[in-house]
Amino acid sequence: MTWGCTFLLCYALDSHLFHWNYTEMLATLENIQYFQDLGPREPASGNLDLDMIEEYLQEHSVEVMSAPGVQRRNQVENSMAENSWSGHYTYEWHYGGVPGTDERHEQQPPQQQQTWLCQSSHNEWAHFQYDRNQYSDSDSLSTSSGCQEFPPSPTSDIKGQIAYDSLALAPLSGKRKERLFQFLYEMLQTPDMRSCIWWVQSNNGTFQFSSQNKEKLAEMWGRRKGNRKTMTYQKMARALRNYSRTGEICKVKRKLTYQFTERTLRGLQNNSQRFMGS
DNA sequence: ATAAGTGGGAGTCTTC
DNA sequence: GGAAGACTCCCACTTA
Repeated sequence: MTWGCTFLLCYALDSHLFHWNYTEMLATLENIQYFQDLGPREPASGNLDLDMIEEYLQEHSVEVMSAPGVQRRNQVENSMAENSWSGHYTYEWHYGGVPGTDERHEQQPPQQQQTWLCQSSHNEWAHFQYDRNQYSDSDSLSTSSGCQEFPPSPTSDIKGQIAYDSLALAPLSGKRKERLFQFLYEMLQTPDMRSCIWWVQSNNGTFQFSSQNKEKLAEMWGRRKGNRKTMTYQKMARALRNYSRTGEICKVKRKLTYQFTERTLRGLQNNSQRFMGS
């Protein structure tokens, strides 16, 4: 690890990112990477991948959220975070969009479509409410206020465990069973799940699993489905690979990273918008 | 060496 | 009841 990265990580952890915008950090990381590429590496520096740092920050950015000031807001949000896709409304999925809503959607200019996650709206979809401005993906941070606004991760505390359990054990009362890509999309919309899964680029539907918490997310999926055996990431990934055949999700050539196809993403967005409109 | 990814194939469950 | 879809589970193997 180079002195630059060491300094950066220490600085980030010591300051808890409060005085340094997350965007600035990533930008600095990229600068460091740039200078690493230009200059000779330290002999013992190893290959510290920018991806690793990014993931590290993603996973540790949640620590920031447990700070005073952020917590109060989080408590309100957590109390609203009762999460179930199919429990709240009848499952309905239309490839190619829904008549009416889809037409409207396609009339939107591309720019508008690309910033859908940055729009400020209250999303009641999937049985919870939150302000979409509270979070963003790793590459849209430059246009947001940064991750200081994100709620805390429930990774390590009891309260968090309860949140995980309530997410995972939410009853399924819809007509159709929830599908994996819907579950993943739902988790991507859930600020509490940022330690497990996050948007790499929300505008093109690219997302990434946490190396540390991917199994936790898989377990949640298994419990949501009511499987007898424990779901693992490997098994979940098998299902994801089937999606590349059916055209819902494809694998991105990056560790633990996948991408919703445009069609799938549009369908999920339409569903979300329709639900909000109802 | 290890984590992550791939794909075949059989089994299970749900929906139509 | 049967067919089809959507996983689930296991395995051997490859790739980074």
